[in-house]
Amino acid sequence: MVTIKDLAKEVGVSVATVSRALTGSGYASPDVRHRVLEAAERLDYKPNEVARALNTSRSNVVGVLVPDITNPYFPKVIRGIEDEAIRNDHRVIIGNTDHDVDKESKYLEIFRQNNCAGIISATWSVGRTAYSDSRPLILLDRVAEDFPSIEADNLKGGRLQAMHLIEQGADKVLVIKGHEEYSSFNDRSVGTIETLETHGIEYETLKYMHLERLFVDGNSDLLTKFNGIICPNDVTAYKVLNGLRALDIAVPDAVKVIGYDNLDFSAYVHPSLTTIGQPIYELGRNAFRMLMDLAAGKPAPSQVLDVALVRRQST
Amino acid sequence: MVTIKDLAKEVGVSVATVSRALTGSGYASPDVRHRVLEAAERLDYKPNEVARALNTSRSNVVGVLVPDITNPYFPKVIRGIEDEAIRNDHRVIIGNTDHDVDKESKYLEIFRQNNCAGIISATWSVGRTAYSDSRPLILLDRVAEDFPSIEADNLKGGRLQAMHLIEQGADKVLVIKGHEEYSSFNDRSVGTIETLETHGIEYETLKYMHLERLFVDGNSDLLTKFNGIICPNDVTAYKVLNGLRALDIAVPDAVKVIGYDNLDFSAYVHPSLTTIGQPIYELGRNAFRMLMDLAAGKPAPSQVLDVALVRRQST
DNA sequence: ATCACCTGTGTAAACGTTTACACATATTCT
DNA sequence: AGAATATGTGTAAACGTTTACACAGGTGAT
Repeated sequence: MVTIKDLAKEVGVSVATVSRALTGSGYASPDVRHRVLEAAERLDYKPNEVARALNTSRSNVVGVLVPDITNPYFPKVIRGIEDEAIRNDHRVIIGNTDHDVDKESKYLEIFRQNNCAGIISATWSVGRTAYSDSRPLILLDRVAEDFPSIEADNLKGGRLQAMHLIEQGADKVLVIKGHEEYSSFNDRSVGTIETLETHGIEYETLKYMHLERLFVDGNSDLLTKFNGIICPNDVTAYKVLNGLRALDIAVPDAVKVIGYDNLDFSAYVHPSLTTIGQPIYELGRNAFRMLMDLAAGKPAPSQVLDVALVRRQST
Repeated sequence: MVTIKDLAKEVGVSVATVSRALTGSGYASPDVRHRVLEAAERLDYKPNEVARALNTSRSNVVGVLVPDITNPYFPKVIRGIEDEAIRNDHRVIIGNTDHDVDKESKYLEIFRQNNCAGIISATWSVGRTAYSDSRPLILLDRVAEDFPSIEADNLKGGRLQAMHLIEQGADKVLVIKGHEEYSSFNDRSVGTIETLETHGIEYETLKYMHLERLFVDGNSDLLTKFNGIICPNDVTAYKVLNGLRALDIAVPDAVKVIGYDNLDFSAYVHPSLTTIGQPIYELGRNAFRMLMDLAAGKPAPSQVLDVALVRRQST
């Protein structure tokens, strides 16, 4: 590997001068600068990022924490982060936490051991865990006091879900609630329930982990109580659609179903899924930008991105 | 941050001794070892991985190259890699290449600049590009001479697709071909076509990028020529199912459709998709194990994992 | 002519590890 | 007893950068 020493020898100056010429920090005469750049090109010199990271105690790697990359919501987020990262000469290390606090702290430790430039976390406990000597941190789709965060407008999304079902004539609604630990799911159901109540609509709630109970045999009368089902995300909605089909309950005629996320798949299910579209890629992209601001000592005010209803056949 | 120096001072020995006690390389008396470990625990010492990587010129980061993490096949692969990596105290940097040779080489360069332990690549050109001074490399779901690779048995998968449709009574088959640059897709269609021909079944082929042509209005007679459609992957099959529904062609009665991959989602589409199940997670997991063998100088013979038919309603 | 300042460069230390080597002591073998 | 070997420890260099500091020469103001 060609190092800065080789380059220095080639050009006939000291390594310090080469370093200054390359990084643009400190003085370097135009003449030397040109010769250094030319030689760097010619010898195909690439600075060793590890040495750099050790010296400056800040690498150009950002750590990204997600519950599970297999959940189709996250690849898009990560893509948004990664695209923006590479544009800014940064790399992305991913960690799957499986909602496990121990795994989270382990990853945080790892990120620190790697002199990471910062952390983007879409897991819940990270913001709460008192974590000393942590890197710059952006919370994605999660909020916690004292940390900058970026999220979609979940309150609005929840309202839109309810409003749409109401407009489509639903008046007995089942609200399925997502994972309670996540502020995003809580905000959605707050918006939903608030809207249902101001419109005087009958509703019941169900935790997503009790979903299977709905579809066991002999429960079709329980289900036919409702003519609208609000799901906390699209994946849950797929399961609901499947369960309804198995019980021969017609969607959207007998019951209308609305999801949340607008995953690519939602156009392919049958009936295609009405849902709330979130700017998932942009969440990731902007999260990275915020992180860079934060790392540069600039302010990184929290962001809330807009959401919109996506009408399809399920309502 | 507490460094090895602090630890040395605390225990009252030299940093070299601490290092030896911690890594287990070289001699260290039981007494000192215990005191070092105790102090490490007490001071919450974690070795800096950057310094380690610089010194040994080998980090515990592996680079993973995929065309696009947004393609639902890859998150599972990555999860397999990442789980096994973390178990072996390694981290995963991901790179999306978008089938772009320049991006690939750029990532390879980055991985080198980061002293990566090795690379797992699911992109096509990497094996062909003469890449000097590269890290240990495992090709995933791709094959190229002179590089160890891991893939599922695509030939068998292609045969299974054809055999199943034949058994279900299809005798006029449309074979949709996947991206030609990938050996995996080629192997599948070779297996498929070979099987169709030995059974004397009529067939036509179509490149996946011409898929939309199928579903433009007025093409339903073109489509009704076939009573079986073989797709190169599940995502393509979703599109086909959707197109057929739009044209009111009944699946599986009028035409049987089979996919490839067995993505989670394939159980949720309607009709649920018959497909070929690949051990996607295991591909990733084993790829990482192979990489570790390779990096340790051990032989890493190429692997071919088994596939199996997953019967559902679309056939 | 003196001083202050700016520009350009080199020397050397630092980042936090690992490890080759030297050395000292303890054990085992003739 | 002396030699050979095994065990344990410290010193210092190395990995490839960046950067504080020192210094030299040039420019402009007084």
